[in-house]
Amino acid sequence: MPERLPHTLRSDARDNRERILSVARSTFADAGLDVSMREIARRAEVGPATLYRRFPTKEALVTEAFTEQMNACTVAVEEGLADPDPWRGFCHLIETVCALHARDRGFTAAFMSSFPHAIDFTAARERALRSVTELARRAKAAGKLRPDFVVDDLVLILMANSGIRASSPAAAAAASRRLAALLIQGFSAEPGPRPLPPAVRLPLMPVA
Amino acid sequence: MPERLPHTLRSDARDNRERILSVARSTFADAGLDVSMREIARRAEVGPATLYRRFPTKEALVTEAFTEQMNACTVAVEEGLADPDPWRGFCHLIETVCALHARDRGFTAAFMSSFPHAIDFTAARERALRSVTELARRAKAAGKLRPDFVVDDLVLILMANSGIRASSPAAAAAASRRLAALLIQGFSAEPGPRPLPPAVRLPLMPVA
DNA sequence: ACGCTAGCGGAGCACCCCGTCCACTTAGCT
DNA sequence: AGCTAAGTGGACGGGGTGCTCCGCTAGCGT
Repeated sequence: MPERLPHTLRSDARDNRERILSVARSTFADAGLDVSMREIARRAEVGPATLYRRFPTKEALVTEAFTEQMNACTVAVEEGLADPDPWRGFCHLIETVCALHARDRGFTAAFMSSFPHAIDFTAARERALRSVTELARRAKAAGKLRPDFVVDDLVLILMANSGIRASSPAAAAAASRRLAALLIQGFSAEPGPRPLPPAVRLPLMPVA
Repeated sequence: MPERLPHTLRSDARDNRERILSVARSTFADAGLDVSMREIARRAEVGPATLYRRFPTKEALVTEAFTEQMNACTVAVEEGLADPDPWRGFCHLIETVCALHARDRGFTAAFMSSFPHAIDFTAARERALRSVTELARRAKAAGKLRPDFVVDDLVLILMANSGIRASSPAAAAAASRRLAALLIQGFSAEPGPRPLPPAVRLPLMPVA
């Protein structure tokens, strides 16, 4: 009895796990979180039981699938905070995070919704929001950001951004860029209107 | 054989129809369009068959339930167009329509999605969009609206507005007001920032 | 090469949905 | 009061979901 460590997966199991995660990421990305576990199992060419053994609940799968984007999010915040020009940092932050969310419907949903058990997920979000507060403080001090901006407005921005539905990822990204620019413009303390990214045709979607 | 007109419903049937519509309106309003037909039947204290006999498809029910809001929408557009100050009319339009959509999740979904068969619905929408184009033209001519505004931006605004989720209808309305003001600010051609409605605490929702 | 066990996936559970059929009820006219 | 067609809702079949049980397969250490 060789006393294998319980945390070491067998090679085939590890492969399956990776494939499941990869499939989950891409599927959640362009179809949102409403995809059924069975569907993911099907696409990963895995039995439902395997999926459930690896990720006991949908929540676990989602959390695991999106740690990457969550990290990208916090990185964007750090970058914004690190920028010597706080207003440029603020804009960068908004644009990056909006782009991140626009690329990935599922992530937005995951980010917005509070899973009761995904503690580290919500923790990261809280930490990010605190950093944003600091960044906003500096940008206000520099006279570039409206003094009446509050952190909750970031949530408002993210929610607004999450409302975008487009026929292609590219269109969604473009629309998101324009919206982000528009909101930044709205929050700018400086007078004149600055140029916007191009507008996008947003065809209405057939009913889901 | 008294030759009853086929369009006259029996009294009890008419009652049921009204009750169904009323229930559908309120239910769609605060839970979106994803409510099942059965659920609506249950709340209206009616068998599924009755619901389906009166409204052969969910689309029919939705269309019928939201004609009221749709009319309110076109009225808002007309009012905006009628305002002698095109910029004030434009702002009024954006604010009203956003408020209308914020009050009613289901309506937003219905408005955004294109039902293949709800011809009159989409027709009204097209007509409204054309009026908006005219209003925008005037507001631009008055130098109040950015020249790079396009009608598709209204769709963008509506989508953004539809992304708002809040714990209470009041909070949703408040958030929508602030967002609308922000976007109007973004589209303003004039220099200085104008005051915004108060910010809103937007608690994240438990996963749907 | 072999045996042991981690790992597998199909079948099955209980629950939901949709839309339809049909035997019963009841409004409304005479 | 009685008749009849309009109206009703329970029940049904087909399909989906989240999740679990269990007999078979195959990776891995010897």
